[in-house]
Amino acid sequence: MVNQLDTVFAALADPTRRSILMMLLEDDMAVTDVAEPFEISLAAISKHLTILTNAGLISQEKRGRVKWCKLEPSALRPASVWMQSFGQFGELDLDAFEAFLSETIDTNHPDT
Amino acid sequence: MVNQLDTVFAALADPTRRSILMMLLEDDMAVTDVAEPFEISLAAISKHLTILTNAGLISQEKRGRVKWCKLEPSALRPASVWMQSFGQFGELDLDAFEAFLSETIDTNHPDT
DNA sequence: ACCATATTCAACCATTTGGTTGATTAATGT
DNA sequence: ACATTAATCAACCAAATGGTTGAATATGGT
Repeated sequence: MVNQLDTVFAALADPTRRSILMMLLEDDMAVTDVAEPFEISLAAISKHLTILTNAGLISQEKRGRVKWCKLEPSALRPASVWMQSFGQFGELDLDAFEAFLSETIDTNHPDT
Repeated sequence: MVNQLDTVFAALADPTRRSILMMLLEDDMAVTDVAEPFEISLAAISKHLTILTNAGLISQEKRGRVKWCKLEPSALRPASVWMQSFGQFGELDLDAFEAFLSETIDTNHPDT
């Protein structure tokens, strides 16, 4: 899969992976703790985390023997922008839309 | 796949299907015309259209021997809302956002 | 050193996916 | 009636997906 949108949308298409992302909204988590609420094997969770990492939706950092998973929400941006070009937004001026987004980022996120 | 989000995100994960959706932004199209720009078979396109239909992203209406495909942008809403609950979008003022959209539509598209 | 814990690797399996081709159904034009 | 056009169906195929289990690799605690 070449495209960035491909990997992000494919990652989001699985309910287990969406659940993991929601869990990571709360806080960073170790792989074992991510796996705990699910009934599938730890190896399966590890694969899901690899897919999420490849999509850029999370990052993983190993500290000691524990690998911490961190949500990377910015990876959702291209997919979100793509979707906005449809919908009741379909007739929207895209240039203005992108300008609005940039402005919003500047205004609300001085840390970028 | 039980979930609505599953089918929508899975439908969006394929570049051919995203291209089809973008084509339908312009206007409704017959199946043959949808297939024309692609190098894959008509049968393959027909399958893609079934997937998009099952996801609710398009509707198909047969008039005579021609089946017309119509974009159904509202099906993107749940997925879009789901994504907004993350990332820097989470902190975006949704009311202001919608107001901006309405204003843009009024300004740039007096024909609506 | 030794054992336990955290995580991945490797091999395997069943199902799904995205594609093909050839046949089939249905509607239109002549 | 008959050929043409629009679209789907059916059978098939290779590759990807989501899962399993058991072994392997670090790292940490005692």
